[in-house]
Amino acid sequence: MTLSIGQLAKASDVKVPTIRFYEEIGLLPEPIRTANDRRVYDQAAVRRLAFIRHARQLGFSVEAIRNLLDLSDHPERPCGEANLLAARQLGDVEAKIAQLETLRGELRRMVEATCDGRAADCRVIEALAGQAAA
Amino acid sequence: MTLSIGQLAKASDVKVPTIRFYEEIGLLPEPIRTANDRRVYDQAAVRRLAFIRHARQLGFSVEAIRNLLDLSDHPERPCGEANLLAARQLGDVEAKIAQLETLRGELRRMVEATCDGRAADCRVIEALAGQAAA
DNA sequence: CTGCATCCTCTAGCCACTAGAGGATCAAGG
DNA sequence: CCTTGATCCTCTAGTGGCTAGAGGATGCAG
Repeated sequence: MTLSIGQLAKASDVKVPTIRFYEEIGLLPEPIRTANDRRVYDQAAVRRLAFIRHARQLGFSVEAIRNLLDLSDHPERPCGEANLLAARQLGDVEAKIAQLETLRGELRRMVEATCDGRAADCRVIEALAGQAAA
Repeated sequence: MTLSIGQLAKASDVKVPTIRFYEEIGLLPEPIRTANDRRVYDQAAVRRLAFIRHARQLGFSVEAIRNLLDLSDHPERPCGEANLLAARQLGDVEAKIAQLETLRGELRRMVEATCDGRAADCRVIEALAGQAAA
């Protein structure tokens, strides 16, 4: 069962131009073509694209995904690197959450102080204008 | 007390090329120049840049900041828009946090399942390869 | 056989910067 | 006075991860 690029796009929930883009940057191998130059994919492509999509959703960079794919293409290699990448990614995510929670606090204060007056008295603007490093 | 662009950069903790960039996109007004074409800033520029920097740190887009600056430039206008922008930003941040928390859970599972074997058995890769929408 | 969906390539655009080339000018030390 | 090194200027191009659109060829359904 082979698929056109459009079918692959539907099957994997990745847009057609994005698939071509992934091919261009080497995340997806160049597929075979029909006589009329149309790309033809197989189930392996579906799996690989699902892998990429999932990793992207988890916030892995394309570079990290390249490494992970490389690993999964060479199953005989030790997987220490994959563990490392995942741990690093987890650290990044935790840092990002912490940072966003700080921002949330500040934004909440701004929003709670909602005023109905003029910009001159607006707490939101005041909060932003205030000597920053609060 | 006037400042060169480099001094403004230090005073506001915004890099020199970024200041020029903000000028180019109209967030900062074009400053006066010396006879030799060097930009000269005043304290108002420091305040405006602090405003921008703070808002950027809070994740406001340049477009949103443009609106906020516009409001603070016209203090007689009602500040409903500022409230709206802040509320929207808060919503965005909260959504982002929720999403990242989901990712964190998944990454934690991946990291906890660390294996010492080969990539073939690696849980990290398995977790990413698995039929995505877990 | 007609018409519209899908495919192809290619270029350009998005956001918010960052980096570097290539050159002019300034301030301090010898 | 002269040199050295920091800073300034403009301009172009690159980053990441796509997205949009032009302009044209092909496939498939009614």
